[in-house]
Amino acid sequence: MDTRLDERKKKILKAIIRTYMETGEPVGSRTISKYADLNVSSATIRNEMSDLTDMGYIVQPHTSAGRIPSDKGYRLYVDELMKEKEEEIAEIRDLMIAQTDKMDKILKKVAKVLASNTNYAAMVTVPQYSGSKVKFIQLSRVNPQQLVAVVVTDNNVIRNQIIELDEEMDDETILKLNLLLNTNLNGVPIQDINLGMIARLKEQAGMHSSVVATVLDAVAATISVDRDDMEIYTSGATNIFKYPELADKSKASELISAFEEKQELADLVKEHMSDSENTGLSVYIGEEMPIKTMRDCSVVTATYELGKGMKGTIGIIGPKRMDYENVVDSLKSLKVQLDNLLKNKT
Amino acid sequence: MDTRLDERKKKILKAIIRTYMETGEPVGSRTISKYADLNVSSATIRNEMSDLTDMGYIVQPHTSAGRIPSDKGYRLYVDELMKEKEEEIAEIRDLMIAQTDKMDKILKKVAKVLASNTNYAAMVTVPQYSGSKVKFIQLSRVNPQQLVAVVVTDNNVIRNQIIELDEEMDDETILKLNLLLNTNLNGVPIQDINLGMIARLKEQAGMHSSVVATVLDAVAATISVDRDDMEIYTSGATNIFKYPELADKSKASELISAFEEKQELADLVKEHMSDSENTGLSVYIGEEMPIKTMRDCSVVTATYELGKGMKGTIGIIGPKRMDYENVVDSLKSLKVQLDNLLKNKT
DNA sequence: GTTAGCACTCCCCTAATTCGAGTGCTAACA
DNA sequence: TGTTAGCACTCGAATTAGGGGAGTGCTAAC
Repeated sequence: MDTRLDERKKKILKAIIRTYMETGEPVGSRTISKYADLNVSSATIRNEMSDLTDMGYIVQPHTSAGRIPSDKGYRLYVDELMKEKEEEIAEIRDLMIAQTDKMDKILKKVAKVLASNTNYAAMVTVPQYSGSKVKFIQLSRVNPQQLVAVVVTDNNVIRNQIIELDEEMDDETILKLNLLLNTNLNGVPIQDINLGMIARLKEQAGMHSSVVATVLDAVAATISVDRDDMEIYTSGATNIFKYPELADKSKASELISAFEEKQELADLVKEHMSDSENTGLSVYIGEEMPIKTMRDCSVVTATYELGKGMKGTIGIIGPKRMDYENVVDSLKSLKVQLDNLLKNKT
Repeated sequence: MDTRLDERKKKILKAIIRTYMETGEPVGSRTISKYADLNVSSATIRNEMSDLTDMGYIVQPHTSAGRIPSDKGYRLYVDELMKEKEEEIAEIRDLMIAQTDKMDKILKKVAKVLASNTNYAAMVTVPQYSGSKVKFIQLSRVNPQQLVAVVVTDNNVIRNQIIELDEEMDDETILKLNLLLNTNLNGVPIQDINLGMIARLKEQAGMHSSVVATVLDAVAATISVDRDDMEIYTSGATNIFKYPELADKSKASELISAFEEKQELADLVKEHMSDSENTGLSVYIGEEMPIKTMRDCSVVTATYELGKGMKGTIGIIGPKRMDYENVVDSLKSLKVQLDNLLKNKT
């Protein structure tokens, strides 16, 4: 049997998927035969559908029910779709501006907008500072027993920490440390700052005082990004109740838990970001999904990139009969939304 | 009719509530008659239950079903309970330490612990800095066009912001501003820092340069707490699926949405914190609840207070047949959990 | 290759039935 | 007067039975 699909089979598959998306119910041959640009009778459709079932693109929940698309069917549909839409998404990557100050609020808003636009659940990760560099470091004395360390990176992210001292530190030492830190760390990408580097700094400091060591360690901790603690904002988790096939209690409960916990989502995103050089769109359908509790869903993720190597991910989680086209369009409209959001700030 | 309850009626009511908490199903006279320290037949119980129904402490979902406690019944039960337990909670207030650095993580954990201990949904608000004072302010130049403002309060909360400048600012001006800020704002409670004060500072600065004005405004913004943006961490929202009376789709969806959005929760907490001088426990039962979507629930909130006037709220949201005793105990055990958490950090 | 026709399948919906927990009432008893 | 046993009655929940109908697969004709 030819594994290749002729034009008509494709059209029929597309019609099945589209109809199923709308109704959420198995679609029969008669429904499809009425489809606009397909002037054949239901019997013909039945024959074709039988073929499509054999090839695995659609399945029958039970004899004498209509057909619903299989994961494989969705996959074909999405792949065809992507061909047309891929380039449109490319723009999203470059549109976000590093206004990291109120970033969390903006991202929360983004998640909300996405969720309400699409009627699916949405998630947005805080961009990871991959490749950003140290621009400015300063230690200041708050009181005799406390320093505050402030680090600014070249994408204007501020990190800081209070350092409690066991013994006092004189002004001269602080000055010296500031100089040392700035001359050695300025312009250094933060992921290059590791224990070895800190050890070398300690040596250069030429002092064996434990206070200095403490301070340097604290500074290192301040700078270094805890890779595990990826923040994720979600919204619209309850949208899943709109899709009966996801909304039964046990499934819904698991799904929403997964959303609430975010840990698994974070893992997914991490994998997605590291696994491929892919900065565009990915779609996980059903069994392709690494998160078990989401095997009944589809997930569309898009990587975005702010200036200077900050990467984040936007994702939509919905039922397999997700309206993939609409999702893609929403990601586009998101661009507009973001533009507005960022414009409304100084 | 006497509105007062005799000892036996109380016992029966208590038994009904306890049994209903466990099973979640209307409880009948026979069940209660088997209750340990109550040696009467089911017929007698029926008579008493009939009385209790008339008095409004319990209701019958339909004729020939058992009885379930009414809001009024729960209220009585809780009030009785509180008498015994009130003092035990008082301790919680003073137990949290202002380790505000990793505060968000701790609070997230707290929410999680509470949720899993109680099997209800939990929420924790970030403490509001009411009454904390400015301890340290510093402006530093990051590059010719950028300053970074760092403010430390006396409970070691750091706030900071990058200030973009239209024109350069010389070192001398920065030094002058730092001096001005510290001499004028040190020790001042942050809620006292308002526009008038900033205006006076601008005057004192003795310069009419718009740059100075910009910087001062930015500093003010950095310091001032946006009262509306109360952060709330929630956990265990999906626990509501464990209680059939809350788990039907529309209710569950609304409830979880309310949890996700947090806005209404924030309003509730705000009201609760301002409305009374009450720093202990409050319990909202059913119709007493200001949030409409939560009218089928009960909510237990407790205010905690960190050193130096930072107040936050912990809350448990569950079904009306919530195990109030257990919740109270959990709040106690929370104290231990927190102690450990805080000890494990330097 | 397409189509009409037809028997057959199997889920879904509704109605009817049964089942049983629980009540309210009455009458008898201490 | 309060307590208890007994009993008829009620009403929701669970079960069963039976159309109804959408949809299929197959066959035969075009």
